[in-house]
Amino acid sequence: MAVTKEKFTVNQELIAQFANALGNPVRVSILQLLSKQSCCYHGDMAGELPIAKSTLSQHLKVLLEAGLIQGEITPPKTKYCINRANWNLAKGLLIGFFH
Amino acid sequence: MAVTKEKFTVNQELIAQFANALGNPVRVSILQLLSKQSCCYHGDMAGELPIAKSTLSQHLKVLLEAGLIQGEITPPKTKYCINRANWNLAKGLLIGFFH
DNA sequence: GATATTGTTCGTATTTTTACGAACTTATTG
DNA sequence: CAATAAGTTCGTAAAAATACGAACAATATC
Repeated sequence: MAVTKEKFTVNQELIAQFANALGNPVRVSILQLLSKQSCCYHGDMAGELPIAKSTLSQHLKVLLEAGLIQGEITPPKTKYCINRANWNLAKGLLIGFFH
Repeated sequence: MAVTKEKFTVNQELIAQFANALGNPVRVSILQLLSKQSCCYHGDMAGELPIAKSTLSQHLKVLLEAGLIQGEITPPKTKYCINRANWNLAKGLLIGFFH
């Protein structure tokens, strides 16, 4: 019977998802680094953040899954950038939210 | 030696805190209800949200602690409102973040 | 004074988040 | 081909988030 559980609107879910991605100071820092200099490598960020590199990878994955960043893998390096389309989407949703 | 652990800036911590409060669709819904009609009671919200009343109280507490709302207790009723000062602070921080 | 109404708090279970180091992968360099 | 460099993935531990119902508190009403 597929009780399409639509407890919340798409808008509400999206706002929550993006906000959740921003809900951690490490991830805020990462995004600030990326938006300052368009793109950068894992290692560049690892040097500036007080966490283990594996933890950094985890946070980057969260941001990737939220759609806020994108990664270009050229082993052994990985270059991360802001995903501008979704960045602007998030910006618009949050500005709309605060009306 | 008090290694004042200032791993992140106040700005980063504040953004993360406010974003974290917004990082759940229930709380997004609550804030949307409150900003639509200035204030409302626990019961009004409980009627609109697909969660138990105890869970609603929990989410309201999170929003209170984040400073985004304020509550006026007149037992057995409690009236909740947006905390405009902090709402605007959050708005400014997030808009600034997305620059 | 017993009941009803409106919320909060408590206890608890489940899931998710955050963090770390060790081990692994992939290319580059000696 | 061994060693190095740059990241990811895995295993795991500890803490926080989410949800619920039962019990409790405080006032208003019968």
